[in-house]
Amino acid sequence: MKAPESPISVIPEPVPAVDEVDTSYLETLMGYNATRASLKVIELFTKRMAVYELRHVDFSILSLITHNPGITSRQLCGVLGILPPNLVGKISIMEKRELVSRRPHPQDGRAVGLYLTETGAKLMADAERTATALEDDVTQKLSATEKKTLMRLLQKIYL
Amino acid sequence: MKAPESPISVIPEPVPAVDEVDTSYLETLMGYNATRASLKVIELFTKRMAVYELRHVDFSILSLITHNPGITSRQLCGVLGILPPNLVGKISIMEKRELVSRRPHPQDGRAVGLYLTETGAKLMADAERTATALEDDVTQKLSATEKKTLMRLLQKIYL
DNA sequence: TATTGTTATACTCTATAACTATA
DNA sequence: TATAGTTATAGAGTATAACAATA
Repeated sequence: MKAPESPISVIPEPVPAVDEVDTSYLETLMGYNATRASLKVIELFTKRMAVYELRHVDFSILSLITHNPGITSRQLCGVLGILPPNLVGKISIMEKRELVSRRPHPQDGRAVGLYLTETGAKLMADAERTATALEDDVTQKLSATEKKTLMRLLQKIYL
Repeated sequence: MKAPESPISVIPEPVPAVDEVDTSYLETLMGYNATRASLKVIELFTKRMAVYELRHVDFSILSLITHNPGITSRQLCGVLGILPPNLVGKISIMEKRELVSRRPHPQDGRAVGLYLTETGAKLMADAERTATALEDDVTQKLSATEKKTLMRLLQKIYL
């Protein structure tokens, strides 16, 4: 039953203000959760890597060269999902900083193998220590088991 | 014991080619795993949302307006980690497409409340159905329990 | 004095087309 | 003909400074 109309006109809050934002729907989406987590980690990563003048993608590139000496640009692009034209400039800068060197590929005359210089190897030894230390900070709220589970489940999404 | 030097100079593969890329170190890092998973989901999300002419951030904005009518730009920026100058253009485009309308905030004369138009509400009803359907595809390799666990652990990282 | 929304602007990231040299 | 690497370029995303209107 409807209440009788009041003779005095009361505006019943026609445009209510939002006090607390409801994010419950977005939080049901894998893309939202994975992206928010990713951005949170990258944010801290960027800060800690600033001392080495490395962005998170630069770190991934140098880390792959570290563990795969002689890797080609194509292989880097394939693994990291970077387009070739966007890798060229990054490698050039790293070469100018004398972190990497380029040598002809042993079999394929079109390709170029990438290698760390001594300077690059020293930088990456420090940078990988920093990255590994960062792990403990970003997974602070997770137990060792939970961390392992999270890694495994994330890989089930992208592999 | 060292083999005696051969009188014939044999080059012992000085620059070996990389056949399969070793990504095992990167896979121990939370940032790498979360980012790869995030990009994988966003890639598919972008394709499926193209029909609505929505990027994944546009979808998040409209979804928050859907579930929080009257939300302000500041609140959107706070929740999604967008900077105010970068939101202005997006909202303008959505207004031109007649998906959202802007009305003065009931209490704060500086602020503007954001609302879906009828067109916007219809579009988002379809878009959210598409997003929910996408969930099943990206979590194909996960059981219902695993999916729930993954969501919970990701939130432990970013919340 | 602080905050909301905005403009202008610069820098980075991402994407496409087209070229060269080699396979 | 196809592939590796490169150049040029356009578009999208992200960053800071500065301003008007309002709190």
